[in-house]
Amino acid sequence: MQVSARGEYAVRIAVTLATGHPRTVSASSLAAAQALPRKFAEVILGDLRRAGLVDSARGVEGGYRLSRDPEEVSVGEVLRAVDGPLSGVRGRRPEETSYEGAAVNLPRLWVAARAAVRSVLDEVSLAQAASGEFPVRVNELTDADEAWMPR
Amino acid sequence: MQVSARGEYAVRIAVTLATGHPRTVSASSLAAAQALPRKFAEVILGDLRRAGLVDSARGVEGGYRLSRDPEEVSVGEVLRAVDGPLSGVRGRRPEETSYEGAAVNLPRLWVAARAAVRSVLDEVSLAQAASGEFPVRVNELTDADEAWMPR
DNA sequence: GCATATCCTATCTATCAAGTAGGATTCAAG
DNA sequence: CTTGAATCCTACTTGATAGATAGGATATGC
Repeated sequence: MQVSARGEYAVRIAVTLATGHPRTVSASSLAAAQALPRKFAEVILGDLRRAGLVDSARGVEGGYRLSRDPEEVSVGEVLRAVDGPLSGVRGRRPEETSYEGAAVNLPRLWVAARAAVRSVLDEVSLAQAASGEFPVRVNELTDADEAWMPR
Repeated sequence: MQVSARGEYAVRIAVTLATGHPRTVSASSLAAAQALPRKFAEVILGDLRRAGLVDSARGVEGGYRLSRDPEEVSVGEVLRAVDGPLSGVRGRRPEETSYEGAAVNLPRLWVAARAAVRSVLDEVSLAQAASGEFPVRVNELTDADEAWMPR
């Protein structure tokens, strides 16, 4: 589950938009608020716009805002908008994999891993990500000390 | 959760070794059994050896075998051996991230996502991956039709 | 018409994934 | 004590991609 710089930036931008919702905010403000390169932030906002997650307005008083309420947009959607599918195996989707011999059962494993990722990223809204009030199932995952340890 | 070609190959190789355990198998046999490039398989087996997951023997009658029983090796360990940490955000570990402003709660989200991935990949052994008899929690994830749908 | 935005196209650079090549080394068996 | 089969080591190629940056065209409100 590697999140790219684009993905991380996109989520930070989206969460910032969520807290200011429904005000429109310029790319420079967003970049400044999260200490990101402005031009790169513009590129990312373009992705979010093309994915229909944000609306934009040009000119003075222009900027970006979420096209839906922050409660209705998941972190997963934001990540997909900039980085494509959350999960993949060798460039294919988990359910598209297929193997011979001892590996025949692996597709089920890949699908399970994807489902696990989705159970977090698709179940947390931008509003929740901003407030820190995550769903119970998600909190349970971070409760164990082990979850905070590297491996 | 992108699994690279190396990662996929490594798991296929490991599962193949698991079914033949404890016999030693040559790189060419493994490559042939899973239809992988032989030389690339050698490279991957070198990673697995350096990680201590397989033992190797040179010469005629040489080859590779799991250094532990297939029940005692998780798929996650295999993936880490060839691709490094399972989860990362912009090249850092989830618990090492830190943000200002609206994004302050994101580290908990990244940690939750990692925990979710671990709950599958670290809980499935090579023996289970080979037999298809996954833990209950993992089967529950693949039971829903939704789990098999792209997004 | 001017300041402030978004938006578009192009470019750059470094890194990495995926795989290949060739040969040195080891070992068992005959 | 040679031969064949295997691991092991170093190096290389090739293409794609991430992570930006540059410059300007276009729209908008006052």
